[in-house]
Amino acid sequence: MLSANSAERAQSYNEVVVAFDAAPICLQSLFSKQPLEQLDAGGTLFFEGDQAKHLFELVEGVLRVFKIMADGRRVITGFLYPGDLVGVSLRNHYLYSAEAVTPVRLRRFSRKVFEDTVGSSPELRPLLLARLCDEMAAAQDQMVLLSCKNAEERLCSFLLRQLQRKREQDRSCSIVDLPMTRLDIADYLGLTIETVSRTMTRLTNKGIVGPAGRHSIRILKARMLAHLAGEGDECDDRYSPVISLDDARRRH
Amino acid sequence: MLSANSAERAQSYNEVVVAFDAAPICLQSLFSKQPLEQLDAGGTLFFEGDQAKHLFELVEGVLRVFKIMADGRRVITGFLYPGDLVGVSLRNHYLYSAEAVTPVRLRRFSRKVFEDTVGSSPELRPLLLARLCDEMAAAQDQMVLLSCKNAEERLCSFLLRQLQRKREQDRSCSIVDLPMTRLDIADYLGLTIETVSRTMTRLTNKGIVGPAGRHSIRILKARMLAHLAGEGDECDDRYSPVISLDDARRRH
DNA sequence: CGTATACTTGATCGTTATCAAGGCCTGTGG
DNA sequence: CCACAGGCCTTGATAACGATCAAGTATACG
Repeated sequence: MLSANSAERAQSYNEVVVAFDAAPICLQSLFSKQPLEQLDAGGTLFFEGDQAKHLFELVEGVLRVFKIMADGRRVITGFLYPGDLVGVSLRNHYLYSAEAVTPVRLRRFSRKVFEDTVGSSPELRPLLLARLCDEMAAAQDQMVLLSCKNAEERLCSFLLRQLQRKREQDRSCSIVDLPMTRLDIADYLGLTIETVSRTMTRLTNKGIVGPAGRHSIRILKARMLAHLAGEGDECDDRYSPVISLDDARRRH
Repeated sequence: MLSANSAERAQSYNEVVVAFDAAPICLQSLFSKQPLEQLDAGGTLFFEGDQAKHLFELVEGVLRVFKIMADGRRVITGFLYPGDLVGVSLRNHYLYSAEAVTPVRLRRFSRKVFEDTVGSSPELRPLLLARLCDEMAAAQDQMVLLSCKNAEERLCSFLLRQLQRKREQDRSCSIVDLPMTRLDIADYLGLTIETVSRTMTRLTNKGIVGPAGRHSIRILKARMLAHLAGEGDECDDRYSPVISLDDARRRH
């Protein structure tokens, strides 16, 4: 999948098409003439290994993208949100399966035509590469998370990213929705459903988040959340002095 | 980083240049006129966050590519081998640091020129995308490994990949070299050095691998290794019936 | 040959998975 | 509107896997 990651990038993807509506200068504009398709919650968009005949632009709703291991365990490699492109696997077969978390609306586009069009457009090519780069960066962040963060750090990182996505649209809003189930979150963070639940409870008890229904959550102490996420930056402490390089190599 | 992953692809990258030596039809041929540079074992090629002014083609030796977390923990996101391209981050800054595991020889190329050249060449563009796709697939495999494989499965997966890389050059060879330290392997697999060591010992006791010096290992039961790696395929059992989907969702 | 580094092995502890039960929403049908 | 059923989620008890702490051993390099 290709998520429109950082806020700045996400904006620059779109703003150009306003100026030149005729020639497709942003990737989404390729899809704009395609009919809107729907998919119910839980529905499958495609399976890992399927012939990758189409790409999709997610217009509304949330998708989960995952792999099933030989023994049946599921690993969710990402969630996709409106504006993201799905299935840009650049291979003949999809690398993963994609399912709707919520009811979803999307536009379909032939992969072959997409590749030809983007390939022959000097404007679109760098946009595709930028998306691939964002996706790669996200994958590496996820590897870091899975490699050496504990349950609390994982969940805080996750909630923080949700908050950041939310704030791209609505600055100052502190309620983020979590349309996915606890099991989805667990399979995304490499934890069990019980650990996610327990950790969520602990964050609530600490007053860092507050309950706001089953599928949303109120972030009470964003700064604290960022700290617990264990990502040196996220809240601009990238300028703060590096603290105690001595206790490096602690736990995994 | 961009590793020449699957055997077939790796070959197709190279074979074309033999036919047409004049026009660069494979990505490496761009580098062929650049002078060979050297780097001692342990030397740094670039740091995460550095301006990405250059790309590199690794000609000889092994590199490790990694991120350092805020608290000093290190996550190795990959190892690079001869033929791989390094630093194709597609961003203005490198996403990771790169160090030499062994003494290394490589060729340097301006990132700007690389992007322009590849961008304007209909032959090279798909090669770059194919590499990016391979890298993405590798990153996802790593996420699966880190998400839900135990220590033994992780190490077996790692050894198996080393064996496969080796067999691309020398079919039938069963000794793979592990130029990296145990600490490197641990930081790559999300384990501690002690766990790597213990697991290695256990595999030796089981007769699956045999000792062959500190920096190489003999694979005695490749089939068994593939089975323990917990990857349904890897040894063509992708054609075997899916066994017991009931015990899905076991451990993480 | 001796020292430093890398690796192995052992004992113990902690985090998280697993097993098990209970509570809470949601939707459905009476 | 209420009762009930089935998910989904939470909470508790226990166990296992791997991290951590601590020696001890091999290997490389001067």
